Amino acid sequence: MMTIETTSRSSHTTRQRILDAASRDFADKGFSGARVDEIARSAGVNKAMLYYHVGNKQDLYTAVLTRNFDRMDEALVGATAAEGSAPDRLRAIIAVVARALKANPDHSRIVLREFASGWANLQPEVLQRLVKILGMVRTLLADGVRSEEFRATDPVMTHLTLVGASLILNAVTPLVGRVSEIDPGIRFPGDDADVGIFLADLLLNGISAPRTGEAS
Amino acid sequence: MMTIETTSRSSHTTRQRILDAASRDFADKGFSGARVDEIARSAGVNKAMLYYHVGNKQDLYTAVLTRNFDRMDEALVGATAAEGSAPDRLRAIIAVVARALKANPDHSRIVLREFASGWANLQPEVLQRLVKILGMVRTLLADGVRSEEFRATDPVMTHLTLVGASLILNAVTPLVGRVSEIDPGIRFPGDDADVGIFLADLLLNGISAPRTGEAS
DNA sequence: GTCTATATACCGATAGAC
DNA sequence: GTCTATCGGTATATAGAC
Repeated sequence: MMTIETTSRSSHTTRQRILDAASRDFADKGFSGARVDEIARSAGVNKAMLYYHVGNKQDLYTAVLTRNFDRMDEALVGATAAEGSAPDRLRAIIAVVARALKANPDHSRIVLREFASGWANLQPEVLQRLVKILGMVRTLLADGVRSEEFRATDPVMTHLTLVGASLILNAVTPLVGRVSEIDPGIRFPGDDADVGIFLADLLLNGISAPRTGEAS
Repeated sequence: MMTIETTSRSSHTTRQRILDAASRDFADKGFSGARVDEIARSAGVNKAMLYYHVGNKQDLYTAVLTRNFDRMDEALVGATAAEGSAPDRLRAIIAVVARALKANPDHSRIVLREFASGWANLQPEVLQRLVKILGMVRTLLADGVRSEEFRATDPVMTHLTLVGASLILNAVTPLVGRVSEIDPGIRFPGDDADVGIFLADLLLNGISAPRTGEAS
């Protein structure tokens, strides 16, 4: 499936640098706000080279989105294969997603913008990936309901709640300083805060089945 | 011969129409993607009139953001004054926010973009409003912990989870059709879905104090 | 207050030398 | 593969007539 091409080896690292710079800029300013010129400069390459290696602005954006989702996929491979009870599996997935998003905050911000635009830039290939994950979570939730560990909730809303919370929690860092300036009583979670554990606790309590035989 | 001030009256509605059109366009395409020309056309006014009535693009954006937040504030006035237990008050706030966002989906999408950009366009006045709400929720959560109805959670993370979920759930409508095309088994919540009730149930279960006298 | 016409600057994209 | 120079299109913003 994968043929090795030595010719594109050197262009791989160049391409990676371009994609890194583009990811930052698209996250910062969105598709229209990002400047091809600035991305090239920030990647340390000539603008003409950017077009040579990646293509036009739309191609560049698609490449960034695809690569970022690929990274998420890689991280998810282990978590989705895990065995165990539905709560355990859900906790594992949340932990992995939280860690992967934290390692790549640009992705959170770009996806946030995609939600805002109604996924105007959504390629069928990426959409298929999203649907796959959604279907997986849906199955997992159904399993938990069947085993009477979860109460029945709308799976799509549950999934989107999880996604939305993860994205926002990974995108608020720049807000921290300005808020605590105004109200020092408000303390934002530091870099050590574990979003995964927080969300898993919240969600698992939130969807857990009511205890039977309350007194025990 | 008396002159009646018809001038400023008509310009008020003109301004409103401009702001409505701008809100849609900024939500759709972001600040840089939105086109002043298109906003004017869509508002049914000449472009020069837009500059005359509102100002330049940045002024226009600030005006939209401020007006949208004002609407949220109006909606929140009743909910924040409510008496009752901490869970009741939290449920009331969630219901109001969910309803207000549903009535103005543009706002959700613009705020989503602001989160992505690190609130690059955040005016001090708007920031103060955000901090006020955050402080309110923090107090409410602390009340619930004191009355032993809530377990102790990070108030900022809890608040952001709620906000993030509300925003995303109000911004996914355009995605519905394309997803069910691929996997008909996935059904998105319809227009009648009550985001407020869903989130309130989830969150109140998620942060509720562990039942006393429980083995585990 | 309203409109047309236009200035001005910028940005995406490429031609063409090396 | 790499770079410079530049084209052509487009967007914000305003001047100026009415």
